Amino acid sequence: MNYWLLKTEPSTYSHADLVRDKRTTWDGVANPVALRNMGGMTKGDEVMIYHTGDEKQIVGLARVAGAPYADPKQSDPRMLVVDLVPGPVVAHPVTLKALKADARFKDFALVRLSRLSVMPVTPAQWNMLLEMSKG
DNA sequence: GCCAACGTTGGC
DNA sequence: GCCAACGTTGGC
Repeated sequence: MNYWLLKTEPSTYSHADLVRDKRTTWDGVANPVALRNMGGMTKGDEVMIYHTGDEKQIVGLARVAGAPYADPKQSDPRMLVVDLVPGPVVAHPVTLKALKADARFKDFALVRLSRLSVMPVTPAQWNMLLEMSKG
């Protein structure tokens, strides 16, 4: 069981879209570090979905539905995608502002590497984020 | 709208 | 293979 955070621009694809769709293929990841992270995903891993842009907050959960695989729409085999199924919307979104203000997250990739779209979350971070998301 | 912090591209 | 120039992301 691993934990991850995925970023998305909600006007492109939001957590609400995932809830509506019941399942989606998470594609469009091109950054080598993000792809490397995605390659470490396994079925059943838990995911938090973060909205960029105007929101800048963790809004909901999801789960990895299967092992990552090469994007059939791309000729480059390094371009991976992964299927996700939705989890619940969080009661209280966890904002980037809150994480930046919290010394426990000073080394968290979301804070340190603003352009990284797929990143691991440690169990300790995950538990802290879950607590914060309960308000 | 700006720009910091990246990543990518292409000429050499 | 380097690296200058350019492009992109995403927070501010």
